Amino acid sequence: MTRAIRMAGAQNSWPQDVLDRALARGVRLEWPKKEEFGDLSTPMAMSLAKDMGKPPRHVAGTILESLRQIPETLSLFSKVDIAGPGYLNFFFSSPYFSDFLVQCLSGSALVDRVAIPKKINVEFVSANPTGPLHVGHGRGAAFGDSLARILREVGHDVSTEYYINDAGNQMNMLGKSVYLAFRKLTGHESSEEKVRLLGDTEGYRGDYIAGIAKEILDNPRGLPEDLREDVLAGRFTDQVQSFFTDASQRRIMEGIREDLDQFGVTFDRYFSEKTLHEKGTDGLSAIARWLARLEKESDGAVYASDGALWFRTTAMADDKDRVLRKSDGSYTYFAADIAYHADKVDRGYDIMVDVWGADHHGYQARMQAVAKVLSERAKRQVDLKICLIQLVSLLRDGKAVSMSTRAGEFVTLAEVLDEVGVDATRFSYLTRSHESALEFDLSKAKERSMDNPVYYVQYAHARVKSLLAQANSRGVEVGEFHPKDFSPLEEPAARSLIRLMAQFSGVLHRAAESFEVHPLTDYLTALAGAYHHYYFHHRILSAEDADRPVMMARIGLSMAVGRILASGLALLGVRAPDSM
RNA sequence: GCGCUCGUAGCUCAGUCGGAUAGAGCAACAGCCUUCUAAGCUGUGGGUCGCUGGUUCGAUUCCAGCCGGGCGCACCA
Repeated sequence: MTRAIRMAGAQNSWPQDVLDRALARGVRLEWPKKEEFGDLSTPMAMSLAKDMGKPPRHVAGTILESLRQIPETLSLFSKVDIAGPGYLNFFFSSPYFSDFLVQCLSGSALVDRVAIPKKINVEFVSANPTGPLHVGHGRGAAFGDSLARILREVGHDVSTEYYINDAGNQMNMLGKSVYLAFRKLTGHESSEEKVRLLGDTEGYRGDYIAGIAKEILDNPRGLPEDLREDVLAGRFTDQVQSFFTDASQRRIMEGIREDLDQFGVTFDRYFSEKTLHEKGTDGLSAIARWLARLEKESDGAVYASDGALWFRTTAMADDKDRVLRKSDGSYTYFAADIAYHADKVDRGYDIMVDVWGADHHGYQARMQAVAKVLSERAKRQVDLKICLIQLVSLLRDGKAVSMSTRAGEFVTLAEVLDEVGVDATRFSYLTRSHESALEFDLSKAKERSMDNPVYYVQYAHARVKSLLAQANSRGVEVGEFHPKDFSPLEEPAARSLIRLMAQFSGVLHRAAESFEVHPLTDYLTALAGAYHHYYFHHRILSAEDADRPVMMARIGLSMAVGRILASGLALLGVRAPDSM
């Protein structure tokens, strides 16, 4: 295409600057909404026409003439049209489709690799270890995990990471909450003590707090004897605090990992915030070291004022600069975040993806400011991509399920998985753009209806598999089945199906470029639909010998569909069952 | 108050860096099982793309204002 445009430009002496500008933007290829508009199309001629002041259809005609002089055009396309206001519409030739199917069945990759693979880190979930994962975390988990899989599939070097916020007051509060629950269990509940430890805050509640206290109580080896005496006597020493904090956090992290594991989400690394605060052999914490470096090397981005250390986040449209080290010498959460991202840049990532809950959107500007400074300091291009996951509202039979984190009345991810199952939960989370709020209806997600397209897609896959089993039992060796001849597939339904199949790789690339997952979910639903349609209208297994070439081609087509469905579902973390 | 974000069919949502007659599912209505799985298929109805302006050959898409919903605005974590 680019060649054709250059050629057209040269042969018709189009202004060079117009040409350069257009080609720099790249040739945009679209999948037309309607099949009559072809398999690929480009509005290129229209934007060129604008710059040149010529009629779009005339420009399109000139490009088309040049295209015809390129040999590949003939083998790839059966037809190229000029349509509408000036679109160039391309229709793939049957040999092209046939080659595509052969390739699908050959076992080679279904997805093209990116020209320039990037080293990408995807950080997601990163929930505070102060309680079990709830439905909101689940959406982030499903999204981050699938996004990482997609990025990997298109050829990037991807690692995943969970940042554990295990430092600071929240953890102390957790320890105190469990301690108080323990006191209650041993018959020492006292509102006076609660106020002394927690002030007028409520601390963490919820059954899991009492559960952890009970575990500590029931495990005689868990709590050392001297500490046990302190606790029973109501002496809340530093040792008691750190024991309860550590034990609670460990127990909660275990639970989180179990939930994630059940959900099919694994991380290459768990990164503990606490390690950033620990002092090294030089007596400095990682945070202190990074801030000192940045203060020296960042050209004023980090500066001291009013007894505190600041970061010039206003450089990236933040409302005000932000404090890193308070005047009392302690570090803010933001400082730890900087050290963490500095560490990631140091590890050589080209792109850092941060998946956050949408309620953190106010932090974007300051983190982008940090990323900019870190990238400059590293003297290479490092991008920070922040994905904000909008909230999930849980419904049951169309009515809102109340969720109040403060009162500990949230619905946990584990509960949803128990009730709805992993496949339907993951798929439902990923059917919508992560940027729009999601209504998750428990009763509908459980139903095996079209409100729940996961079954629709899985069913299409199961259909292929049981078909192949059926074919096998009729003596067709599907095992090493590599038909070469797909010319019998002349039905329009076959053509639309293959047309859609040929988009698989492109859909993944588009998803990877925009850091989205739901295009894949939408695509799989459409592909399943096209296959159901084809299956219903065309009998695939035939008893007649004369129909054997048709049957072989249709079986091959089905196998290829099955492969794409299985591959797509795997990226979503959803099983592709052989039968349902 | 300031900032971010969303507003598309009765409902839940897509809509490709501005492009062709704005799509899908659900719900509603009407049909299809002696056949490879009916968890499926076929058809019908359903729209002021929040409102008003602007830019453009062309706006659901970009800009401004307004209306309505969500969220965020600490030397908190």
